[in-house]
Amino acid sequence: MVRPPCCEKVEVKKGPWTPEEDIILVSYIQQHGPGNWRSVPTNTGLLRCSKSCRLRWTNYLRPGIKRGNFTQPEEKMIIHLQALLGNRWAAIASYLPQRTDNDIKNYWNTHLKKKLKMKLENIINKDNTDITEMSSCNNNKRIANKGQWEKKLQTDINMAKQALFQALSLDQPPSSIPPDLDSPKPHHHLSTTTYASSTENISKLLQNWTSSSSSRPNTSSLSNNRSSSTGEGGVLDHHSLFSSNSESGSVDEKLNLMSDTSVFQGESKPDFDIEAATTDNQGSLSLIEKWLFDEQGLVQCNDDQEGLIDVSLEVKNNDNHSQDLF
DNA sequence: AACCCTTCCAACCGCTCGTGC
DNA sequence: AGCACGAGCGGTTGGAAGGGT
Repeated sequence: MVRPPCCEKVEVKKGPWTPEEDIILVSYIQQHGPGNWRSVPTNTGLLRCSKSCRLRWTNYLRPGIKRGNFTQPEEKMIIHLQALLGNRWAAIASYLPQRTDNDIKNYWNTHLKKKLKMKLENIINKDNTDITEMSSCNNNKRIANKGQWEKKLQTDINMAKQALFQALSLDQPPSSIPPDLDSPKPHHHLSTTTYASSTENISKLLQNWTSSSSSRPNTSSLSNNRSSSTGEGGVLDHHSLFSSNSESGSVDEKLNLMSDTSVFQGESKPDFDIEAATTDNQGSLSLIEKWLFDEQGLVQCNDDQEGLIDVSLEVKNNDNHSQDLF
């Protein structure tokens, strides 16, 4: 069924929001609470469509939003969750309540993809070197089995790599070694345009309201209503993903889910046996896992990161599949 | 200074899902 | 069951800003 646009009527303003519009919207939400977006433009006189109002609120005006550069723990959390959940940004955002799904999505597309691509290149190159060395060593010992052994080993490695790429949703195997993964260049227009700072001010205006309003809607639920409709908020996506280890084929389903939501969408997917890969990919995947959690890993850093939910522990407690995946 | 290219992100668009009738 | 509608999600885009020549 073809639906008319939500804002076909009258002249609807598009483009960047002005501080005046923000104030009007914030004032209205202060009085009525978020929701019933359809009525917001009518009641406020804003020449914006309901979707635009909702987006403006959820992405910028609602209290508790953290703007600016992502911290390293946040970064690793996103990478980890993206591998687990795919491009389900709202579900991912539910683990970082201070960040919006839009922010996370943008950050993934503009920063993390590149970073991971580079990091993986490092790992793969190292992996290939190891394989070559192992192969030559093996030749001396098992000449009779050489052909079969090498073939199987290479197949296993290839499958493991493919699984890794798919799990991390990379476009394709990269071809250059990264300079420095852990020292991202500062964002060149940082997070604060002239107007961004005024939205911060608007958010500050809301602080009294939020602190005094116990019935304030859950901020994470704002961006995860859909997930919660199938369970318990965004977390459910996670739980459901890992709560069925007794089901036959569950690992395959989960990996397929990840591949379905990955950047392989619309591209020719790698031709490999994913079931076999799940049993063979531990080596390469564990390297990424190690990178994700060592040094300033999530578990340690969560203590310092307000609003960062400890997904890693949750995963480990919930199911062994996460272990299987990595 | 002027132009071009790249990067980034706020906002939009199209689609799906959930709900009520 | 089928339709209409509101809400939310993820992909995409427009344009501003920075960097290079």
